This record gives sequence, structure tokens and C-alpha cells, in this order.
Amino acid sequence: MRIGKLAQQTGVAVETLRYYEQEGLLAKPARTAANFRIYSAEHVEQVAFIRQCRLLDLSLAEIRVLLGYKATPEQACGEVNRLLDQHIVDVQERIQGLQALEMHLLRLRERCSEEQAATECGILQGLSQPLSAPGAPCQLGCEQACAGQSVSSQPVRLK
Amino acid sequence: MRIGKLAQQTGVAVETLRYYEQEGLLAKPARTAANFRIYSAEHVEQVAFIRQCRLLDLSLAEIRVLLGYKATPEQACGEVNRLLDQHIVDVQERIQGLQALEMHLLRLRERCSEEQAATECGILQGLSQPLSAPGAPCQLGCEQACAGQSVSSQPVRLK
DNA sequence: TTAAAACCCTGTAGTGGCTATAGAGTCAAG
DNA sequence: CTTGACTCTATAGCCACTACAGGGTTTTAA
Repeated sequence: MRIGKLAQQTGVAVETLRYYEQEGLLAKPARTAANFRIYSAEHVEQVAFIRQCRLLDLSLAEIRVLLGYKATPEQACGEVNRLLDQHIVDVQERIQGLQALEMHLLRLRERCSEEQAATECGILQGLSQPLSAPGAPCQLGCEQACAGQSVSSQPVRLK
Repeated sequence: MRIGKLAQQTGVAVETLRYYEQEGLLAKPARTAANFRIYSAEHVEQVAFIRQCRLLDLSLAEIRVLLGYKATPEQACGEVNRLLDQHIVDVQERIQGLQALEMHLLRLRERCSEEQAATECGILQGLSQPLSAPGAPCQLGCEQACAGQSVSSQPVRLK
């Protein structure tokens, strides 16, 4: 099958398939005399695997590792477990960072409920407040609600 | 003050400050005879504002809009409210996407509890399963636990 | 006084995971 | 024989930085 059909069957864009091949995730397919890529059932399976991993937000580097373990089945899969455990921790940390962020945004949003001149806008005022000293509870005027939940001085890794 | 001190005071890297200037977020400062940037107290305030916004994960484009409203204070701030509301919705959607992702990852992780050959590994097996038809409950073997919570066919916008 | 260290400048390339062109060639249907 | 759909390579763009390279300037200490 040619690349368009593989894209259709797997739900992965044609350009992305070429990109995966370039990145060494997808085995190089045979070519026709006119240099068109020709894929087999194994390629379909491989793309499905990659796609599953991407839906779980594994990076291409992590997927490369997993593909390595698939290729050498005699190897113990402890590394697979560790990789997944670490990924789960990463996801959980991102969730926590985003939840703290959400709370700060909601508090900030409360400060301006109606249309008014920008000088009066509690939101712009809240955003204009200078950085508090390290250890201060909250930079956005939500001391009660956000007690102890200060915005970190380094942006959280949210992606 | 020179760029290094501004960086120190605001907690924003020197290169990032130059980048913000290039992107039109930070007003161009005066220069010494030797072409060094010289910043004023207003610059400090502006960088603090930008940093606050970045800590709240607002994009540089969004910050540009907010800076515009700060510069024209007579304008009503309804747009500010709408921008923030949309950003809150975005964050909430990201949280939901990540929580669904976390559940799928935990279910997948349950499938392999010990060291064994990769061929036996429930995780690699789970990741190898072909894409299910649209509407199927779960592609990872967690039909009970994830009932109705199928992994979306498009990757969630997690960033 | 002079040497070293610390700072600053511009410009460019890299990150990840695609996406979107440009400009060309190939193939199937009418 | 032409039209349209498909394919090819190569390159640039996205975001918000980060990290050089290769120079110039200022400060500090011997």
C-alpha cells in the first residue's frame, strides 16, 4: 500500500509518516520504480503502536526506546515499567501544576466582574503587582484562598 | 541599570529579555555610548507584568493584547475579562485531557507488575493493540474501568 | 598598569513534533 | 491527451525560549 492509504488506515498524516521514517521510528519501506513508498502490514502495525504511544503523550524518544524492546523480546521489560512509571509521574505533576494555575486564574478573574476603564480593572492591577519576595504567599491578591499555594518562581512545566 | 541587573531583579534570563524586546513586548531601552542597554524603573515594572502573565501561562500574543489595554486605559476592560475567561477554559480542558490520560496510563501500567520477557509484557501488548473502531470504549484493555472514557482519536491539546 | 574575569553586543541555530508550503514527477479515469 | 489526485524531496514555520560563536567593554585585583 502507498503512503496515502497508510495515512488513511492509521489516522496519521502523510507528512507525519515521512517524518517518523526520517526520525528512525518507522522502518524504511520498499519503493516502486517511480520512488513511491510501499508499505506492508507490519508497517501498519508499527504506525498503530506509535500512534497509541502518542495518544498517551509519550515522546518520540520514549517511543524509540519501547520499539527497541519490542525488537529484542528476550530482554526483560523492567525498563518498560520504569519508563511508564516515570511518564505517569510526569503527567501527575503537570496536572498538579495546572490545577494550581487554574486556582490562581479563577481568583484573579474574580477581581473584575464588569466592564470598566482599564485603569480600574482589577485584573490588570493584579497582573501589575510587583514580584513578591520569595516565600510570600501569593502575588495575585488571593492570600486567603491560596494560602501556602504561591505561584512558583519558575514556570511550571505544563507541557 | 544594565540588562544583567534587570535579569537579576526580575528573575528573567538576559536572553529572554532581549527576546521580549525583539518581539515587541518590552520597550526599547536607551543605550550607552558602547551600545549597552540601559533600563529604567518602568522597564522593571513591564518585565514584572510580563513575568506574572507567563507564570499564568498566558502566551506572548495574549500578553501583547493585555499590554495594549494597559497603554490605553480609557478603553473598557471587557476584552481583558474575555481573554482571561478563555484562558481559564483552555487550562481546564488541558486538566481534563491529562486526567483522562493519567487513568489510561494507570490501567496500562497494571498490566505488567513484574520483570518478564518483553513478549510477555502486558504493557507492550497493550500498546500493540490495533486501533479500535470509532466509538469503542477503550483501546488499552480497560473496558470496565474506562467505560465511556475512550481515548480521543485526536491527541488532546495537552500543552 | 595591566591582566583576568565578568559583563555585554549581534546573529544564528537548536529544541519537539509536527504542519505547510514550493516545485517537480507519476498515475488513473474520462 | 488532459485533468486531477497522488507522490516525491527539500525547506521553512510554529512557540518561547536556550545556547552558542565571535567579538567588544567594564570592573576588579595583583
